[in-house]
Amino acid sequence: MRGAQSYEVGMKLDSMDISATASASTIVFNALRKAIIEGQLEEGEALRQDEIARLFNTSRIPVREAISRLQEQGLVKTQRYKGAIVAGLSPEETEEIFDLRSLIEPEIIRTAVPKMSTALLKAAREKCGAFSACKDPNEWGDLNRDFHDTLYSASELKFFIEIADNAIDRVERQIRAQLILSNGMERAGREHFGILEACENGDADQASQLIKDHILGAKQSLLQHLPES
Amino acid sequence: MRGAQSYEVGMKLDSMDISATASASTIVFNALRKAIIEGQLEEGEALRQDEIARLFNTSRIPVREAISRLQEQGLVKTQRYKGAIVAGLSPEETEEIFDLRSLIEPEIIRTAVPKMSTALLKAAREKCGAFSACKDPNEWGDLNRDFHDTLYSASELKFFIEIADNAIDRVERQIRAQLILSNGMERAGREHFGILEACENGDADQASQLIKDHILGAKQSLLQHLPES
DNA sequence: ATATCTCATATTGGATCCAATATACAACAC
DNA sequence: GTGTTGTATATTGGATCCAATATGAGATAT
Repeated sequence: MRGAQSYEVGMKLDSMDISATASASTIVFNALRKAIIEGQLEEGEALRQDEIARLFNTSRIPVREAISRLQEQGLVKTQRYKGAIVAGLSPEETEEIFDLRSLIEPEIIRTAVPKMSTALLKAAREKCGAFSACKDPNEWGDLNRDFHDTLYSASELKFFIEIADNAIDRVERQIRAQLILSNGMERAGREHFGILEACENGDADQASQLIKDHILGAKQSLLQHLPES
Repeated sequence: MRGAQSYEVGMKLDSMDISATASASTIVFNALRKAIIEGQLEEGEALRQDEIARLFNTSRIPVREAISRLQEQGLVKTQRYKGAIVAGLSPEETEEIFDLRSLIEPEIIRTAVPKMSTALLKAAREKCGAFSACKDPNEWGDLNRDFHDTLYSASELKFFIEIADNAIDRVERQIRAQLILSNGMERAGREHFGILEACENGDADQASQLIKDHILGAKQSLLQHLPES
């Protein structure tokens, strides 16, 4: 369930639940997921089981389980006896994912706003500032997501968040590309402050609407810069 | 991509894409998924790799890949060295899933209505009738889902449908239980005809609203009959 | 009797090996 | 040259084997 946890009584030892330690397949899964959504592995690229197994100093078995899971998440596509390639999205599919996000994430925020503690809002403001202040494009994606995750976590809607996370995973590369576009980063930063302010004011409807605009705005900006359109 | 496909030129042979045939792990995955959502395997029950492998006359490797995928779908929970058990839902979690459905499925129908062909509507009416006429409670779940799937398919929103399908998977057992409740089946049948009629009239807003009511009504009926409340 | 400690067994996680298939390239026929 | 066929290699899918851990029954101490 949760990560490392320490006990108070008797033992002066930082203990942890060993049965919750990561298996090889989980480690490989997380690493591949990260590499895919960050674009280190590019769309269409083949995932060689052998090569990955060597990289992680393990056998192909955990690699195959990791790939099965990635397939179920829609991050790779596999063909029997041919292997797995990094999944890509057509412009229409990208649009659908953003539309899905624009439906779910406003609802998450709406539920989250009345549950936000002052501590959480403070943390969110810091992350928001860190995002706007950051000069390294490589970090923008992480900080952007970190800000959203913080706000969403207050909702305690685990399934909504699960779906939103997967949707974001599938378009994370495009989001990062969009941030780098002219004005992308500047606009995102501005919109983040607006969303945060609505949260601080406890205005759930406003925050919800701003998130929706934020997502649909990113979609528009992205589609306009796509080769096809 | 598509299933079996035949060629016209020269060959008078019904051919099929062999590389698209199911692997052992896929067969096991589908069978386990079916057994879980239909309730043949009940909540909390352990999945023994060895036993399943024997049942399908295969080794544990494909079974493990299948279980990895089920875990990613949220249908089982696994603990390292302890194995997988069929996932269950708390009343709060069940409620969240239904709320998620009530957000997504109305949007699917709204998009689907203007794209429905007369052939599809005819098929939907037949399925609707088959559902209402059916006397065998074991078949109700399948027919219910078949009706919804038919309508949704017209939307061509593959991701929305993917999410909805997973959400339905997670509460399929409860849906089946709800249908058996007093009035459950009768009411579902009645509501289906209403939804269908709205589709036939091309009234997307009406169909969307009726689907929403249909889902939230099922949620209410279910929560009232749950032990906790 | 209760609690703790072995230790045998069951079960999962992972490594290694073999089988089935894809892919690329050479040989060959025309 | 073009197109087909055979063959070698690479790669995936699956089986078998070993290692690590969990579980439960019995032994032992208090």
